[in-house]
Amino acid sequence: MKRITIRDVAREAGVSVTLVSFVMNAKRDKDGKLDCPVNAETAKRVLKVAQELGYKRNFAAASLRSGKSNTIAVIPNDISNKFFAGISRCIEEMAHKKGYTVFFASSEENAEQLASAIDAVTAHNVDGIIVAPCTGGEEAIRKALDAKVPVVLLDRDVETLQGVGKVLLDDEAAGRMSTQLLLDKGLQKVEMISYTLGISSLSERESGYRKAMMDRDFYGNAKVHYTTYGKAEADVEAIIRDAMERGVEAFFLPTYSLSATVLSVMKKLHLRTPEDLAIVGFDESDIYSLYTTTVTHIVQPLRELGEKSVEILIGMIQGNPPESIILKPEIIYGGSTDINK
Amino acid sequence: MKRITIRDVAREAGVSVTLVSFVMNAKRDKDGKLDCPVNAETAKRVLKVAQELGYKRNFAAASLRSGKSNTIAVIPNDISNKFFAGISRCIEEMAHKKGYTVFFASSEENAEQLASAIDAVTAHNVDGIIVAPCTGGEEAIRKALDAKVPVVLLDRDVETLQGVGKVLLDDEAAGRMSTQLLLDKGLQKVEMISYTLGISSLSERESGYRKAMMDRDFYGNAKVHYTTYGKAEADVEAIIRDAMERGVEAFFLPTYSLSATVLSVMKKLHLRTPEDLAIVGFDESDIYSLYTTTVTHIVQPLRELGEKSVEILIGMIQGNPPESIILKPEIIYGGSTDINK
DNA sequence: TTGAAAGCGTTACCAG
DNA sequence: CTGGTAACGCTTTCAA
Repeated sequence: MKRITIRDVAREAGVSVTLVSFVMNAKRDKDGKLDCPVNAETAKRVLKVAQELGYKRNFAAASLRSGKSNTIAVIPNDISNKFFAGISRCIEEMAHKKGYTVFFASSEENAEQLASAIDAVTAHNVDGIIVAPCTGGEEAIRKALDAKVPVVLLDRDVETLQGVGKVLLDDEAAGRMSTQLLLDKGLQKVEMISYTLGISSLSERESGYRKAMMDRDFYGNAKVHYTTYGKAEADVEAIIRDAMERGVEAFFLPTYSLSATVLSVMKKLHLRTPEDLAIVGFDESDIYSLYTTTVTHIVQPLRELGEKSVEILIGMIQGNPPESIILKPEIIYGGSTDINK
Repeated sequence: MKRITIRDVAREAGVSVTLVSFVMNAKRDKDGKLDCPVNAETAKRVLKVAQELGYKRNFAAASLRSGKSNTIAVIPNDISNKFFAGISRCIEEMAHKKGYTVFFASSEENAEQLASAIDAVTAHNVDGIIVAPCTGGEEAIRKALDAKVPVVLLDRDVETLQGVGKVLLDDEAAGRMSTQLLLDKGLQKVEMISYTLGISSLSERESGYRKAMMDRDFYGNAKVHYTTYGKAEADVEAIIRDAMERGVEAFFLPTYSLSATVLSVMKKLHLRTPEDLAIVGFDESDIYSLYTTTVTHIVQPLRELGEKSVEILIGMIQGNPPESIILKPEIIYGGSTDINK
């Protein structure tokens, strides 16, 4: 089962390897015509022979020679996270459609791992990288940029990074919308729980929350609690117990995991929503429709986030300047905010 | 920012490129010694220079020459599916640890896409493939095998495929355990809802269900309903309405999506578990702990599934014979089966 | 223990 | 429009 090379095709078709290379790389324009300086007849013959012989381009060779590999890398913090799993799928789909194959590597929210992942994929000559940067990941990303590998930041911004593409959610709007919805219901004591991750998406959501509180002159009531991924369950329980005593009426939860944790704690403490505590959660999950009371939540346009990041990255690979795009969140109403005070 | 090659390192270290190549490929044995025919001093110097110059191996060149790429491909049916997302993460982790970078491509439960994904990754000279085969995917997998690319089947078996590694769940045991648990509670009218996907995992789970029903002489009550991914919501509602009229006492749901759908329908119809209907679900999800009543469910050893598949695949890449391994499921008790009749 | 040199399959360059 | 040929950076004989 010897591998068929471009040379075999050339010999069989009675042309030079150059011709074959031209034909194999030619993209069809809208008329279905190959846009390359090759006689249409010849091209057709080459294509036919290649087909018959079962020729497959050896990307390693092409990559070695041309520096392009037709691969991109996607580096989320954790692929098992529902949000990134959904996006990754869209990214893969779109990339495949554009002729790219995609590498995946998780950073696990860890700068060292991110650096190691970037090292690995750049050693494989990826043409571009889509990354959700974790705290401290800036340096690793800069190294990729130095090596002239285009980078698109997904979901999280790093303002000090120049020359990168960006596909972000309007996180401030998400925070603002959620908070306003709660305030519109006549609730006044609205608080928030967040992580100490130091990533832009969380701080922007917080900023939206704060601004909404300020706009309605409830800034005195604004309070943001912080926890960490590992300790969330315990911390949240303490936060909620305390909140109930202080008469807090609602919480805005800026991530899915926090939303799930809060629901879990509320269930444990036999607290009902919205009577005891109104809730606005984040991201999509079956939970929001299956919980005792359905839950109001922010949804991100996953498909658009994924597709746009691929489009922008491929644009950059082809020499276009980096683009930034900020997408709007949506809010899905549920019973957890169905209250009027 | 020219790329540092092996030649630069050689020149700088005052040795030949051969030496550098030897050193860069040498694996350290347990003593931390490099197992290559190179003077220890020289090796150390080479390593130091490489470090200083920031040398990174160009995998494209290495791959072209050696035929090995240090990449593997993972092709689940859908990466956004929670089960595969969890596994993928473990696979990536383990592969990275072993020095492999991983390609991802979804088959979308579609044989053509699977073939196209396999084509794409083999063109990139992947050293091996981990795949969850969809119906009709056999031919595509066989092509990979013909091209001498080692393949590990994950989650789903294809019995007619020779020479592949396998990492499967003991699906029959899962079906049996779930059913027995329900029967042990004194329930007799236990039914099952499944998909018409034609994949081994589902048929094995069904077989386990049937055997358990037979063992207890309730085979007359055994009934399996079928639906498809797209129509599940409507079908399940009809199935459950009908089941309630017929006095069905329990359902075994062999996938997460079916479990979620059933819970959703039950909520809609104001049916309680376990009073109206006892339930055993599948796979992990926050839903099972957050639903009004907690839900008994089967959990698969994700980490082990992921790690084993990488280990077996890399073994095969190194020339070991294909291994098969069948892992045991666990059952987590919840309120949805907390009943005695 | 070391080094020279021959490719691996493509693409890029230059000539016709 | 077409073809010859030199790289790309590495691994792999083979010889010293």
